[in-house]
Amino acid sequence: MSEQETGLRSRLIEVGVDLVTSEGMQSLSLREIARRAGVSHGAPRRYFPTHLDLLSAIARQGFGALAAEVAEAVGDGRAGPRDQLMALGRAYLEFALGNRGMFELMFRHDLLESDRLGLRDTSLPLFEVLVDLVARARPAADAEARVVAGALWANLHGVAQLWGWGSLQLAVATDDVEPLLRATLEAHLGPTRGPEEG
Amino acid sequence: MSEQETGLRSRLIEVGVDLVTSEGMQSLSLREIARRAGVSHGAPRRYFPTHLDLLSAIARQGFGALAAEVAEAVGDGRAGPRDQLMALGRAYLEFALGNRGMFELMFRHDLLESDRLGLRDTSLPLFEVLVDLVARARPAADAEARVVAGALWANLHGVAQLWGWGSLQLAVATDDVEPLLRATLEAHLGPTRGPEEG
DNA sequence: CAAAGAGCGTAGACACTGTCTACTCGGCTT
DNA sequence: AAGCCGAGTAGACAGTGTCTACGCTCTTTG
Repeated sequence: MSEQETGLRSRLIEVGVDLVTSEGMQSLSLREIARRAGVSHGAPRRYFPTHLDLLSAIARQGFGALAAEVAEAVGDGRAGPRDQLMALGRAYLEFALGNRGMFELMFRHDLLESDRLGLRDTSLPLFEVLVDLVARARPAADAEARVVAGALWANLHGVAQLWGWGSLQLAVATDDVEPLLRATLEAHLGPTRGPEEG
Repeated sequence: MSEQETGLRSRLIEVGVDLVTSEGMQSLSLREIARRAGVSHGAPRRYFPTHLDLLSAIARQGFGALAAEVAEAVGDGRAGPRDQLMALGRAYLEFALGNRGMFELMFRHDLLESDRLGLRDTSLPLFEVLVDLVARARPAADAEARVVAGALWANLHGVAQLWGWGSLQLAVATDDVEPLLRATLEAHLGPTRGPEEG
């Protein structure tokens, strides 16, 4: 919306996002993206030196979308930090389970290891939000807020991954993520003693 | 040890394990494995109908090794369930961080989705150990032991993943996993009130 | 106004991949 | 001794990512 950018560069990214959403990650070959964009297989090279660079650009779009959904779920803070964290966790899980191909692409190790993704710009601010919410939801342990936030993030991420490919369903013997989400939040924030109960 | 199995089938698996350990997952092409095993590229087909089947066999080896290390770390139970869980978590993390290529291979979604891995036979017993330890470490909430164990597993797995490619180091701003491991255990088992208290 | 140039995309080659099929070769059974 | 069958070879095929040489079109410039 902000930038029309009708150029080929953005079109390749858009095609990639659509492709990974509808067909999954294995269909994100350089030549297939070029084909769907209606250009020859050599064209992307002008904008992305390598296939991995194009994939990284697509993944960045995913991180942007995730950040947006999480930010919207967190809201303005009128709900209180605990409910905000619950909404954050739910948004994270819903994104991961609703955009499985994109989520898989985003956390490919070979993309993350090179700093092509620029996580410092996209994801770190998101993590700071998490740290802040944790610090406000657990005012007691202030110094450890970063560690708790890190563990909580890892927990959400692990649930998203393991649930995504069915391992957790098999192990816990259920088909509802909600109990796992609740258990995760309660583990890191302490048991609920707010107005909500049951 | 139990089976010599000097046949080509087991040799291919062995070569694959060595290869993924030393060179990483991207070097696990069918032809490269065959090359290192000293046979033609068509030979593996006699034992593994497809490349994915060979990869799955290699990954199974990984799951076996992980199960063995975890079982050894858990020990015979003289240490008490809480220390056992700590040892389990540490073993899981050490395996993931020490065998990164193998760990990545083991949790590839396209391997997990097909039931080629036979996780019901290899990993589910391991999870039952976890459930049992959780139930004994938290005798209060007995019915939720499965859910807590699932959340704890997800937490360990998430820490392993995110730490493995450096995201957590960046976020939490540390270079030691130990605090994250401690936070994970304490979150799901409650604060330590044992003899140790540093 | 014509010519030079730069930006952008095309097209083919190369090495590599996974899969399929036809073939060969050695040891066993009958 | 003859036939057969397991086991591995070798080549073909479509597809991939990268590289290079080549056009086309539009703009700038002499």
